Amino acid sequence: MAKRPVTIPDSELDVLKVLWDREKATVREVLESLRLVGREWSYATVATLLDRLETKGVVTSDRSELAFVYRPAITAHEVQQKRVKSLVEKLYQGEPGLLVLHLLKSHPLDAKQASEVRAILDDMTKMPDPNNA
Amino acid sequence: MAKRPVTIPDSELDVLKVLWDREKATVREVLESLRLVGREWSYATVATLLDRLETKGVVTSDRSELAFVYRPAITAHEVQQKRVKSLVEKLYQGEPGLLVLHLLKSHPLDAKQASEVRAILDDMTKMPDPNNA
DNA sequence: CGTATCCTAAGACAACTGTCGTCACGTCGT
DNA sequence: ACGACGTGACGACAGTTGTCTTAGGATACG
Repeated sequence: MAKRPVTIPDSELDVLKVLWDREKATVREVLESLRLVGREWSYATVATLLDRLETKGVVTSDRSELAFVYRPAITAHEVQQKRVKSLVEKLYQGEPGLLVLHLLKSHPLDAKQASEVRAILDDMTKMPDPNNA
Repeated sequence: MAKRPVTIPDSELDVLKVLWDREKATVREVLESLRLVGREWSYATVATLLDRLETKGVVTSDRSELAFVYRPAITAHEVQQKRVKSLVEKLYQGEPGLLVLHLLKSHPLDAKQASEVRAILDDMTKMPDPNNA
């Protein structure tokens, strides 16, 4: 039956982001958070999106309170991983390095980030194989 | 009428990539290129995708030969820009630097790429504003 | 208890995607 | 001239996404 891979479309991602921020929330709370960010959705829309997310298994709900309380079941990090991986495969020949280069060429880093990058690079080249006996 | 933004779904991207590689191609040529990469689509499917791409204005066609010859009307670079921008906005708070850090942390660069990155960083910090009088 | 509220469930619906089937048409070899 | 064949236009169809309406159940409060 080969279940198709779980995808998270943009509108669902918007509600998921609220859950990441708030840790947990009811439909209404999500709705209000989204209002603050300019997303004017109806209550039903938000409910549908949460429902779809739950069906996909990326959020959980529990009904100890009056209304269902939803929580994220995956981390932002996981979603980032997947999206980046897919982007790199689709447009950068599976070479993350190409994307890095592209990013650096088009967007200057601030000083703090630049030094972080340097640190990482140094680590990387200093000890090529820390696990080797 | 606010026409919705041009999006290029994955399957269309696959055919567009062939056009980027070959510079120009007929439906049948695209079909064959895709076969080589493991994409077993019917002729009609490829034709539909090219048609949709043309409607969106991202490829052009000309019929000097027997069959239409399609050419890309946007560059891979443009598509990369858009996709990356959107990814950064959606998952990295609009901070390209965060994505760079993320990439470097999870994927080691090879030596060549690493030195390229260093070079770019050096340029960046050495002369913050080369255009300034 | 009666009713104003809030909540969920169900489903509707158009647009977009992924994938084709076909039919009519021009072309090419015989 | 004729038939085999490649081509493109048209359209179909299910699944996904974006968004909402509404009906019906639980709650809370006078």
